[in-house]
Amino acid sequence: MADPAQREPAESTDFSAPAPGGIAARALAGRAGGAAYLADLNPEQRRAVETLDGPVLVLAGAGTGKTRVLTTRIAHILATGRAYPSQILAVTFTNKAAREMKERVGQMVGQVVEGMPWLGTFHAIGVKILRRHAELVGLKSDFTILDEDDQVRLIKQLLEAENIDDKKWPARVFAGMLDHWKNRGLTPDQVPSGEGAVFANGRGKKLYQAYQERLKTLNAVDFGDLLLECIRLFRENPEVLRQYQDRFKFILVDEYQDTNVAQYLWLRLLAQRTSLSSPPAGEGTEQKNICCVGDDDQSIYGWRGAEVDNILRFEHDFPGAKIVRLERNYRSTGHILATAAHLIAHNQGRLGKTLHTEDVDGEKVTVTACWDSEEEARAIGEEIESLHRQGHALDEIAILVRASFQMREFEDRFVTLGLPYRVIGGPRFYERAEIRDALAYLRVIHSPSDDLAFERIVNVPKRGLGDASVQVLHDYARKHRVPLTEAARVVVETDSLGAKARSSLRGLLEGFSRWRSQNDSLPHNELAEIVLDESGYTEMWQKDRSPDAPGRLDNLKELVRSMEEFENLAGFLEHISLVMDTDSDASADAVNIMTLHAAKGLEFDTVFLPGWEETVFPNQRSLDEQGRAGLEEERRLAHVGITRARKRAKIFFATNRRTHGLWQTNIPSRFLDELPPANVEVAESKAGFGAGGNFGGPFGPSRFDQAASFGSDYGSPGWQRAQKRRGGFSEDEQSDFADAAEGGRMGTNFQRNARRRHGPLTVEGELVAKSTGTVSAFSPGDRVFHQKFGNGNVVAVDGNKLTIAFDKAGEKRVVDSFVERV
DNA sequence: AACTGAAGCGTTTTT
DNA sequence: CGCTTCAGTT
Repeated sequence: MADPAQREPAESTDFSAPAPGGIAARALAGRAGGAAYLADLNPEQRRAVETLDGPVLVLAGAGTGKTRVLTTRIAHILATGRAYPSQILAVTFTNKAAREMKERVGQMVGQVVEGMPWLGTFHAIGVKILRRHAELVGLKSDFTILDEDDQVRLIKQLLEAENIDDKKWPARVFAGMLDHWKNRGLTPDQVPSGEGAVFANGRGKKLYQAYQERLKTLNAVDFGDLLLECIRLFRENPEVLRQYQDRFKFILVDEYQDTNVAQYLWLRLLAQRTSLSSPPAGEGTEQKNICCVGDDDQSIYGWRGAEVDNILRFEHDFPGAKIVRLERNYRSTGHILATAAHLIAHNQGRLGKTLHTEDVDGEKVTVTACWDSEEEARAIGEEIESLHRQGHALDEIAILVRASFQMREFEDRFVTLGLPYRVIGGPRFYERAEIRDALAYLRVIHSPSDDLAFERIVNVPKRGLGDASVQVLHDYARKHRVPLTEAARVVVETDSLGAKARSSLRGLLEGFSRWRSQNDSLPHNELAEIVLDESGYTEMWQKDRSPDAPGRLDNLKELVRSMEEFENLAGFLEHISLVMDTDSDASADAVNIMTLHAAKGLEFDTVFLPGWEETVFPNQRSLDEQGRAGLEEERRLAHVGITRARKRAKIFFATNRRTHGLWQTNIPSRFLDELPPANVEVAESKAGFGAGGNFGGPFGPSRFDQAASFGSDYGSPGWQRAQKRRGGFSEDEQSDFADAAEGGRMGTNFQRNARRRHGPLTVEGELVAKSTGTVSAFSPGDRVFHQKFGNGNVVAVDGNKLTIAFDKAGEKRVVDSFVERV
């Protein structure tokens, strides 16, 4: 491989780095063969980059330049000629992180990175290895990767075959257990018998075995297998393992605190130095050059199988490991950082880091009490509008919630305010029913033996092939050990199906063979269009009168469009099975709403943190199920939340919140008591009932007027009284506010419904973002259709904003460009 | 085979 | 309160 970077001379790596940006540093950088990339690093970062030999753990606190270190390290390895791009294994958790790293290394080193084939997610790299040696683990190299949906359906079939009541033993629960086992690297025979016995009266272990067997016959793997089968491959085939051990001269791991046991085992195998490979020149470090970067304080995926222990035990696991701490934060102002640091200090079992900044103190972190979640949304809405008026970009504002049910309140509020927003996370593009149906068609075309895909679409659209017919196919397939499509081909020639079902099935099969032959001659995106057309799938949605049908059709179009980027159908299908994320249209200027989990790795000027109440945050179930470990993870989540903020962190809590339809009164989060008073200021809700004294201050002093006493007595009698007064007062006021907010509250079911199925509500963001001062072409009385709210009548016109009485969604204000006359 | 009502359940979710 | 899922009905 042509590799200009390889021409760089190897540099000595053990000089101690002078101050970053200093003249000496630059001189040294110059000496290092034009290694300008090193000059901008601080001493710790530089050590993390330049300590190339042996195991290294980089503890990178929030905002300390973690990604930068990682990418620079790769650049450095290349520039110093220590390895070719293809000899570096760099693993991340998300596709996004992988993409980012690729880009940034590319910028640093140039085109060379084109040839970094081993930079990717654990799973993507797992697939790559597995496809090469599939036959060694009993698979064919074109195996399919099942997603969760397929997995559950498969388990359901197994349960049925075993006569297990799926009422009592739900498939989802078992899928969860499987996931748990696989996260811990356990094969069926390794499952502790106690755990295996929990499910279906002791049949758990057996089911796991049956599940794996079924996967093999389907020539399929699930996500967990991408790692587990790799591990098995390595263990059973030492020569294969050695090949990879020799290949990877350097291993880099991002977000090490999130690795689970399986990933750890996988890494360990690859990082072991074999006796065959040449020992390092120095005095006997027998370890590979593995560098793990992570932050134990940001471990928030324990419930997903992540083992914080992996990072805590690093020195033990990799003897002789060097540890580099990155504690200089380049993101947040002093008060924000101090607040986060003070909070996280309440956790035990940390490796211990103290973040510091050279930035100004900035604004104090604020804590605002609200009467209920509605007031909370109103208060935050107002603060955002105020920031917006001052010229702050909405894009730079985020609302980070603990759980997605909290989002609704904000969406409702922002719709009435006409404030553009976008929900990040939510159901993903490829998880939507219409997309998965479309993909199922393509999967069957690509691999006729994909039974799960076939089953999914055999009667979608409805073509008279219901359970009974499918059962006939199943019976045949099972008896003759052939795939369903094959069974169908035979059965359709017999009279075991009704006449109607028979001709319908024949039509479908003919369709498939036709499409399959066209697959060779047509571009795959054109093929996809033809398939969706001829199968009647598009028509099905065209006929559907539900308000979200047009959106689904749009999604299908988008799917077809996105296929252009891939060489062929196989490539496309591989991509989507691994890359379940979508680059959501970050174009419009809109407030970001997301969960704290989704916010990891992101940063914003202003961060709103609502819902800091006991039972919500820390989440009750976390506490119930995980005890102190759960609490500590919740605290890390709080820490992640605060450290997302560059300039402003604003915490809110509501005393009353409606959960499952019932009003519940909560006490303020214990985390509030763990914030440092000196860096935090208690703010008055500007949108409360009575608006913080604007109406003559009916409440008297609340404890929030005395910041001095902050932190200990949210449950004090005085506080309780204050809350009561607020509550008592609000009852009168509440109806007024209810009227004012009516537009936002009416028909929210409908709205929620639409979003659930439709994915991120970016529509809403654009909707309002486009509202300029233009005059509308609509007039009162017009009958209109809106993609989300359905049909309705125009009630009033104000510029390009229409007030519409929707049949189902109630009265709403929307921008005219989003409705059409009917 | 397709619709309709009742019952159950209700965090976070990188691949 | 609302959504999803399933079983029973036509």
